[in-house]
Amino acid sequence: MQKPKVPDIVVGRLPLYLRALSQMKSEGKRVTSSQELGERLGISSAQIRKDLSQFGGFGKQGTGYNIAYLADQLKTILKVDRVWDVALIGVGDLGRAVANYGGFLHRGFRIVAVFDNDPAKIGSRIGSFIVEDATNLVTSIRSKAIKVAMIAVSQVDAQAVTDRLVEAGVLGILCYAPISIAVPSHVKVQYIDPVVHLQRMTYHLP
Amino acid sequence: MQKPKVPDIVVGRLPLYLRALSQMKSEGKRVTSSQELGERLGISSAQIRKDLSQFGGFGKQGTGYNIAYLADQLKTILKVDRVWDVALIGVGDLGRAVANYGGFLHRGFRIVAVFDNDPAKIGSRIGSFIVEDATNLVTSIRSKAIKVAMIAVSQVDAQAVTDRLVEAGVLGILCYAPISIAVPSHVKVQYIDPVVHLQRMTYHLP
DNA sequence: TAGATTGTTAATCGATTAACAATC
DNA sequence: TAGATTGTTAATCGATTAACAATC
Repeated sequence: MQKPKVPDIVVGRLPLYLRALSQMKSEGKRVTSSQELGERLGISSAQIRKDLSQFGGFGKQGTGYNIAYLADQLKTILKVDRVWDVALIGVGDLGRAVANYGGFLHRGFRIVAVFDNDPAKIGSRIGSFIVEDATNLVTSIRSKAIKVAMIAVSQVDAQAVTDRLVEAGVLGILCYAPISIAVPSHVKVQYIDPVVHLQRMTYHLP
Repeated sequence: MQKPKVPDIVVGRLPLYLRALSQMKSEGKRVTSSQELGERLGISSAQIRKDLSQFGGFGKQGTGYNIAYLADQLKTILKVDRVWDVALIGVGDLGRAVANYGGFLHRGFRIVAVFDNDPAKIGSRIGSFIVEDATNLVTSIRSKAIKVAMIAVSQVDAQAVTDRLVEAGVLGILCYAPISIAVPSHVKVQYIDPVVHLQRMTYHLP
């Protein structure tokens, strides 16, 4: 039996469901419905039920979904029922902010290594991390078996850093540099570029 | 004649085309093809031609696209042939990094006002900005006719800040808080949540 | 001219929605 | 039981791809 292929667009919504469920839980709610969840997210209830049904039946007819249970199931599906070690490359203003961000751990990620190539920064402390020399990136990441990395270096360095991350065995890269990076097909990349989002908005503005 | 409705998914790709074209231009290239552009972005050449044809014919058969010309056309379409004034709310680590980011101006955006509600921060300097009291947010934004805002406040404050931005006449909001915010339908919202992207990757990892 | 690449049409493919039987 | 909401099927809708005439 082969794993049924779930469309990427469905997978992409699961973290949003999980985030909304976590928020509901923190509000003290115990149960929700596809309709309520959909209203929070601006997604139709039919779509939410369809998406979830790709992975199993998590609800009860007439009642809805137990929030804690569904959240746990989604965490397992998204593989954040564990904590992933993450490397951060680049400690400019943005890298510094990312390193100090407190929102990773309870959602499945923990920064365990921070790199830069600036001699003035190497050896210095960022929060609880000592900045490592990016020269040692491959060895260090490999020895720690880190599989996920975040790139917060300049546009011009992004591809070179990417190549070395791939060499070090990293399988997922979150790229903050405003550029498309090339990777082998077994490596997953996601991008964050605020200007892209701003431009998607201004298109619609008068 | 009514404006032909272009699908959001097409609009969403235009900033990526523009970004790649700008990079090609900085590499000294003059002309490109839908195939070359597609290879850089991991998008099929047919899709790029189809997307662009929604807005007009920008290329020449046999030759391809003049990079500078197509970039200019895309800037006009995305309304970044001008510079938009932007307000930033929240100057924690992330807000500070955003305020200092040098990549906005040449892509159509300029931060012109920065707010926080922490008395220790109000009046202080962040880069070239003086942090304003968030209490005066509505008046200040209205008087400057700012239409675009970025929210880098905590999850718990995001909705309240949003409501006041809407009251101030803001039409586009880029939200860095990991939460879905509610806005009237005439206001466009985009979200940046790094953990959502990380979770989209870990789903695919072993 | 010969070669290359666009813009566009038609065909395919995939995603969303509507509807409802099942059932809690 | 009556009411509510799921999970699923079929229908609709929309997006992507393939193919090629037009033409630079």
